[in-house]
Amino acid sequence: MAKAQFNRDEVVENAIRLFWQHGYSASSMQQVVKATGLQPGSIYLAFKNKEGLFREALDAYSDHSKKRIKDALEGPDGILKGICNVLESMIEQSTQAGYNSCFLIKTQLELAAEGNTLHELASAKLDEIEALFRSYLEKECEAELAQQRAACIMLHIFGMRVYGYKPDSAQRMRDSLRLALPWLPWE
Amino acid sequence: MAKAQFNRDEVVENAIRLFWQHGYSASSMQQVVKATGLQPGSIYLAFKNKEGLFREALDAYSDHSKKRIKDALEGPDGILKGICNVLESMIEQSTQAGYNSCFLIKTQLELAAEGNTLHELASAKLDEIEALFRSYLEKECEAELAQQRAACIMLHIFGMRVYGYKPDSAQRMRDSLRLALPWLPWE
DNA sequence: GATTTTCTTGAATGGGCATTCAAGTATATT
DNA sequence: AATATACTTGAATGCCCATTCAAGAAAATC
Repeated sequence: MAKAQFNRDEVVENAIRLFWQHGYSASSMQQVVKATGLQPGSIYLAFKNKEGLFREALDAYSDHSKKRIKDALEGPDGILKGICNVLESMIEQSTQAGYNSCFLIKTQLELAAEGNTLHELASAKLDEIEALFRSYLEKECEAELAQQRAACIMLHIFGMRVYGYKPDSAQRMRDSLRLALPWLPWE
Repeated sequence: MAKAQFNRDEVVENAIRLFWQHGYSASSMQQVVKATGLQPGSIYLAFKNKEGLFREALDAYSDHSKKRIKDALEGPDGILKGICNVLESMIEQSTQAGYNSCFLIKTQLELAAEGNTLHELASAKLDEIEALFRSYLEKECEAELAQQRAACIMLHIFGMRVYGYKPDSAQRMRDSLRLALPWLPWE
């Protein structure tokens, strides 16, 4: 084989950072070359094209998100308190410099033109996250209630991912969550 | 003067439709030429450049939105029921073919890179809408509570503008709103 | 009716875009 | 050592981008 191969995971992580910040259209392949350290030919051999790399970045981001949620809900605090922890960590993220919302949500809104496969991929990934919440909630309550509560959580996550751009919004989001999701153990 | 001038409002409306659907980066000036019927020279004389036209489109969209909210809250049903009507009409929008979220929210997410003036413009417009809700709510309750409730409404609007892409989400959003905003007269 | 002003026209410009590919290089195989 | 395989290199390609501007045409002014 040729000179030591590049680290695929590392490249995808760098692509996530770039695409997450600037979006699909505003990220040029020249920026991708800079961000990943790869040459055009290597990128196109490994990922086929810009869309292929973007798709893989979206996949990896979604996997990370799902893992973080699973870890929280399976943690020592239990499922319901775990949900509180997930929501609170999203609020904290929004207070940090360079806050960038959620890669999946940004993609869904940017590429919403009908039939766009990247839009549909992002939607599917968000659905998977909702299903994750639902499956855990079904251990705590009946199926129909679990489904409604999972939808309500997603609705609030989406809201926070946009409202988080507003300065000093953290406390107001905390208050809203406590009122809107009284069935969670906020204490 | 020269041959009959173009209708500025009409041009801006067409620009709104294009930018709202495809976003800033993915809308080319050639598409703008097609959508508005103007020639490049006329566009650049009237709006300076792509950003100038986009800014004016954002302004006009924001004005429409604020007017629709004002009309609803000053309507015969009263302020609180008027808020219910606004939220319900957003749910109905999301069920229609070609649903496109909200132009202000899409812009805020797409152009979130630090210091982007269009991102800041969109944020300011969304703030104005929150202030609108707050000013009306202050007629119904004390100032601090009005502020918290206005924030909560915005959080839910943002959430619905994203969750609305999910098929068959309307009923679930209705249920979530009734649980999360029990101080509104849903009846 | 001549001149100035105001707006429109649309081809031209240069730059940046996604993508390609012939050539190069290091490892594996024989 | 020779050959084949696997990967990297980076300049080159053609297309599309935002923007410009000289030329033209209609109204306003004189």
